[in-house]
Amino acid sequence: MRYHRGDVVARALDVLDEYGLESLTMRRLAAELGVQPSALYHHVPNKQALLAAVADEILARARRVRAAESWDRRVVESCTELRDAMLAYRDGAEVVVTAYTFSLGAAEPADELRAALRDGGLAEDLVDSGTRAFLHLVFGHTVEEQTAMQAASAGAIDRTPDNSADFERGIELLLDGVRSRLAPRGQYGRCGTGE
Amino acid sequence: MRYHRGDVVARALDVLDEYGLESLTMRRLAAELGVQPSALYHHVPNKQALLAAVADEILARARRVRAAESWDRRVVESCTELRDAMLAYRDGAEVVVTAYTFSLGAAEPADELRAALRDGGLAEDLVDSGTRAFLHLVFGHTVEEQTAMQAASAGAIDRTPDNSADFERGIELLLDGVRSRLAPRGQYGRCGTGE
DNA sequence: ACCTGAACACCGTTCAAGT
DNA sequence: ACCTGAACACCGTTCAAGT
Repeated sequence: MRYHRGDVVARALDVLDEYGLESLTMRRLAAELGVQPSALYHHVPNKQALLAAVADEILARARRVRAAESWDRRVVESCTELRDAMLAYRDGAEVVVTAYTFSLGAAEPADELRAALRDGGLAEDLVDSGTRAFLHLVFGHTVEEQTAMQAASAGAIDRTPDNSADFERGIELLLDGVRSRLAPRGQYGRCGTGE
Repeated sequence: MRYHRGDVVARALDVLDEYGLESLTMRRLAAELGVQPSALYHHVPNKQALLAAVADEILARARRVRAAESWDRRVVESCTELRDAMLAYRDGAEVVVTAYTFSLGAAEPADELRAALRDGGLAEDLVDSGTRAFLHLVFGHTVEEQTAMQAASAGAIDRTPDNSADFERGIELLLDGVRSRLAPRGQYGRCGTGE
């Protein structure tokens, strides 16, 4: 049976979701495909590249077109979609964040956030910093949340805090920071009202 | 030559700083101490615990007493101290963040942030979310910055962006979000002025 | 209490050779 | 183009035994 790169990546995502990141080894994946470990290197240069491809796949499967809405709703929706994408697979957050850290992915979510902040009228020298700040919030929160969830389901902890409320509060807090930079002089009433 | 736990942790930090996280293996550390790998398990239950102890050591060495100042300056200083602590050792950010993710450390920086936000008068149901948001911003930014720095010094990239300015902008943006929640009704002028 | 010696059950990656 | 077989250079961890 002969495979192509896409088969290998898809199977890697299956193994990740079912057995977790620590079980996603080149040898294990090869066995799952009924192939020698060395065969994988025909489809992928190394494990890091494989994991980057898996991260891309996780994000691609959650991709939706954004309806034309207000800039701040688009920010919130981009963040929520990113979080949902990572939570959809076991250890998905860890995999996506690691790939992002080594500049190997998550470019699209960043572009979407950047565009929304620009449309909102944020000063150009703050757009990049703001984009990164939202990404770090989403990444940090989601990794923490997923780790806690998995620790709970493994029986290490028995209480899961209300994570999605915490996530939304963090995003809204930062969003208010952005709004405070937009308020034109003399029109102060909007700061903190969120709309 | 007989060692104690503190010697092992200190030597682990040396190895981390000099050769990086991927070289900090139990076997390598044992060789560095002139001892068999199995001897390490007399001082530390496993590698994860060792890394958590190293993370604690990284944070402890940067610990300063905070002068009594305004709440928002204390927030900024806590974030800056945390960042500086992680940047002081090779792969320090990665190690500290990983330990934090598994609830194995970084409790003190969190406590300091929480106290500052409370003193600032942030609503009690926002204090925890706000604390986490600042931590995620600091962690995310610093890991990204340190990875980029090390990639640059390894010759992979030749241009390092102005990271500390980006860090400060992110923190200030979130801080403005917090401030916008504090402004009492009818006193709007402060939103976005930052002081 | 602290350490050795030896083993167990794994890793990622390379490379000549096959079809 | 895709894969096998075999090897290289490693891992973390356990455990009986030594002092």
